[in-house]
Amino acid sequence: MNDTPPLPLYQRIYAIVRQIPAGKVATYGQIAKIVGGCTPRMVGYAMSATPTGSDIPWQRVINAQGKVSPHGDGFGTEMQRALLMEEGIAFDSQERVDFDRFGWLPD
DNA sequence: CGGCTGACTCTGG
DNA sequence: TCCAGAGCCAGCC
Repeated sequence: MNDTPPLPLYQRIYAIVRQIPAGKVATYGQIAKIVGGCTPRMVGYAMSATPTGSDIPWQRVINAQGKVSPHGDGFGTEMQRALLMEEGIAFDSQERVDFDRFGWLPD
């Protein structure tokens, strides 16, 4: 159904991330799979292009390891973890998120 | 128009 | 369970 839309790939990725409800988290691979035709890297790169303050909950996007990806120096990573906690996401001693509880399941 | 950069994932040991 | 290396594509200057 999602055939190649006239919108840029990044725009498409942003649309998917935006569909993530609060209190849930999705992986780059999951997003890439939903978008289709793009690799997990593209999703991560697209996120990097997303400025903080946008309507895009990039914070709810984490890696397949269930952990937040190490951004530049790691400062943004801490903020992301804090934001997820505000959403209601819980981290274990390994700073990992349980997809079984917070994993976003697209309709 | 050409080249560089970048928030990942997978497999093997 | 942790560490390492390789593959991939689009956007931007």
